[in-house]
Amino acid sequence: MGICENVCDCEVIHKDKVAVVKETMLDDDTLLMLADFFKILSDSTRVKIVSILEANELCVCDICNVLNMTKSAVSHQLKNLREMNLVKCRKVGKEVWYALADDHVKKVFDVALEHIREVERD
Amino acid sequence: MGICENVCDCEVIHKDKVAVVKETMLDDDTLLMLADFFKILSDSTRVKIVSILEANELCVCDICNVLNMTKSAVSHQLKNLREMNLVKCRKVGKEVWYALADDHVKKVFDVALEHIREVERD
DNA sequence: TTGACAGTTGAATAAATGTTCAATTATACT
DNA sequence: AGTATAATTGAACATTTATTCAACTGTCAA
Repeated sequence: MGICENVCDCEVIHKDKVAVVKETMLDDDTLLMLADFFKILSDSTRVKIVSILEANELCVCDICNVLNMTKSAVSHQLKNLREMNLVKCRKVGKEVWYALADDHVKKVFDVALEHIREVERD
Repeated sequence: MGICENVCDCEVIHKDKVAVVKETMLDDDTLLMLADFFKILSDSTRVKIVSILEANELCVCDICNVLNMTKSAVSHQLKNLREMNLVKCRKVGKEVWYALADDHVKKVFDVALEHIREVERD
């Protein structure tokens, strides 16, 4: 027991437990990368884009029409998805075709979807 | 082909494809719930809390000490996690013990972690 | 009942973020 | 060259959101 040695405003109640958790927890970098990964899927526009790209390769105009959004708004979000390596694109003439970058995204997406649906049932 | 019938500023380039995608895509409610689910994991403080609760039941002060954060900040985030049913808590005397609500969260978390680590290797 | 402490809460502030708007790039066609 | 169109981009604006601060609740013990 005793006052916390850090900047937090707590006393250390279970000192041993806290020490063990601190030693075994994931490193900060990994946890930040995880948060960033989830952040990219935390916007409904981006989730929609990922969702429809799971089964289709689409150009920007197609995505705009499906989502009923402007090219600018969609393009900004595609840039975010690209920078996080969730989607890839290839240029064909004036069009740019987008697809999911790999299967990991699909896997995370599907597990989350499963979770949502099980929670819905309760 | 032709000008988009909706409010978007695009022409419909691949009309048939767009129609099929619109019909087969997940409904809006589900996609919003997915975004909300990911949103709760998109903050580094909340990711850290989920991460350390995967292996331990901890009281609020313990969490504060591990994360080096104030009780208020942690409590606010615990409330968010509680409201999204990611964590559960039980009161024992003056202390409140927190734990993960179920295994789904752990599953999503671990798949995402796997993804992060595979991306790191490239 | 009084004091101490674990935890919660609402309001305020500061930072992050999504969409719009206007301008720009790149490609195709005449 | 000149025009039209697919797509991108930067800045501005509006909204969301995380932490801080201060006040508060509930429980325990003297």
